[in-house]
Amino acid sequence: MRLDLGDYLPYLLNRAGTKIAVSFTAAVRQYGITLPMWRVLVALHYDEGQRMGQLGRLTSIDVSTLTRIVDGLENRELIERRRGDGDARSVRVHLTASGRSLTERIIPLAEHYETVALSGFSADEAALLKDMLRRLHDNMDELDETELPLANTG
Amino acid sequence: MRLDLGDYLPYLLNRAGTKIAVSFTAAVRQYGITLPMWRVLVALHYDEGQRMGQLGRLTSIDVSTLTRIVDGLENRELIERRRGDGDARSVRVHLTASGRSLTERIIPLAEHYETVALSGFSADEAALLKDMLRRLHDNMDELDETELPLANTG
DNA sequence: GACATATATTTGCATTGACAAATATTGTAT
DNA sequence: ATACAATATTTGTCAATGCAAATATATGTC
Repeated sequence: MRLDLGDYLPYLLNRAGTKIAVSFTAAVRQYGITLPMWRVLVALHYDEGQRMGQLGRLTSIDVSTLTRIVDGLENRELIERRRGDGDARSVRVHLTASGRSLTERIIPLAEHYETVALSGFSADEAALLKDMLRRLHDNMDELDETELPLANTG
Repeated sequence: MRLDLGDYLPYLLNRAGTKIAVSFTAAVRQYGITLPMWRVLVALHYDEGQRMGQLGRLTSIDVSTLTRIVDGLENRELIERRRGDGDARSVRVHLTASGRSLTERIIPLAEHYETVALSGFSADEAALLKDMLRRLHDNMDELDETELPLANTG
């Protein structure tokens, strides 16, 4: 009764993801930001003016962690918080001009990494892989909603 | 010039990986261990007596972090370090009987998560996905060996 | 065999991260 | 209007993380 790591999906997923993340962390470092910061910037570039909760879900970052990342980006004037949009509890996060500019300088690098990761993949294969990753995510989403798992204490 | 997150591989990869990781973290917590601890245990169960360096590479955990995770597991007597195997610099990490037993109690749960993640996938699709993830990892490996990337300061 | 270089692991230290509690605001029921 | 639950964000606190330096051993050179 042994788990074959080399054929175990969560392992392969984590391994591939970590590999890209470590590599890209080194790359964005040259622009003076961390990987989580990059994720926030590109998520805002993709969808401007999100609220903290949305942004946390989109980036897979816990909101309490996100608060501090946003603090850091705000201190560097790459983004700004805007309060009071009907609901005064919420905050809208916006890119500043320089935040937008920095993000757009990094995007080509990000695309390059994707290209490298997918080298040897046909366009069809790449599309298929992405689709499967979306299905994976959706499957786990459903799990969260139903099966809140409990230990087998027996 | 905008990066479409919903079709950007590193994003999809991170999102799917994080989702499984968060969910499984909650699950193993009931057994009194963290996700990184689980990764170490299952990596040892898969290949007993690894050295720190190997184990770090296999689990995608930095060795300095790994040292402390191994400390924690050793304190709970789930694993043990054995020194001096020809090369006295190195350490071999072994599961104890109770470490093995704990790991084997969790393996079915781990397999369940994989099954859930892959629900709706045919066996062929699942095999294809895993194969693609291996190719992805190998592609990034080659990048590390060649392209040590520098900022475009221009 | 002493000396420089390489490899394996651990430790120091500052940063990051996550859970839980606190704060602020909104919506709802009475 | 008041009280109570729900939602959005931030803060407190402490453990986890990762880089760089330190330590220990091994290997190669002269």
